[in-house]
Amino acid sequence: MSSSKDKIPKRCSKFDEDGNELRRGPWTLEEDNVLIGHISSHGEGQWNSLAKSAGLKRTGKSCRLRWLNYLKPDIKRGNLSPQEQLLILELHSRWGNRWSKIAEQLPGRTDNEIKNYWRTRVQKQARQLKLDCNSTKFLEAVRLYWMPRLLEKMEQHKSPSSQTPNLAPSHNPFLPDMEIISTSHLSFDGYGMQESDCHAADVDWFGEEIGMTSFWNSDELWQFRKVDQCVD
DNA sequence: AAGTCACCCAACCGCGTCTCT
DNA sequence: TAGAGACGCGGTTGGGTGACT
Repeated sequence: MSSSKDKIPKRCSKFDEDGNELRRGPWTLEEDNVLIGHISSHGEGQWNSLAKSAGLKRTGKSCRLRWLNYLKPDIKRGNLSPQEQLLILELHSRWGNRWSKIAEQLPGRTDNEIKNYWRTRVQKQARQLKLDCNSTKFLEAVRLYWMPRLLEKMEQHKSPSSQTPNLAPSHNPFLPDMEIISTSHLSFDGYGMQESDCHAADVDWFGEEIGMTSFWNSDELWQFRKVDQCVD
């Protein structure tokens, strides 16, 4: 990251109300250090005045965003776990595009990250199905197939050290729904489908497995339509 | 090796809401 | 109560990078 950050941003001309030039674009390592240092000694909040008093040629907005989405110490980096993906799917079906609200349920994850995940991964699948990602049909597909597979994946990778977001009964207010999801295996069978029908063993749900760029290849699409017909 | 394409994600923007005076 | 400024959210953009040809 630091390599790109050290470059001069191309989009960088803007002025504050005092006529001082404001920087835009990627943050440099130096700027990051200034912001971190200033927040550690003065605390966060009052972003506009913070930006000025820290001597950063950035808007308060930009400082806030940089801190919340990247510099804050408790931010988790790396791929979303199956547990996290499952929680996102469930919470999105409940709350829609309320990214910040969804992010509250995933400690260490930012609304921006979740939003990006949704747009790049989930919406991509919907596009390939030629469905609106908020449509009943797509949500049904997610519920009947994606979620059970995530649960299965969670089971496979269960280990004492695995990071688990708010899924434990004592912490998760949505447990009843999670139980519904887990029983959707039954719903799956109820539509007369075997999991093997869907080539599940080769499926790449998260872009992380064998040679497939996307889960919803034509076979799975066909299988989905099979489900779809039953749903209708 | 070079060019092109697609994906990912950090950062920006606009706008609605909140808070303070 | 109204106005102004700060804050937060969701949508969008653009650059970097890796895969593919």
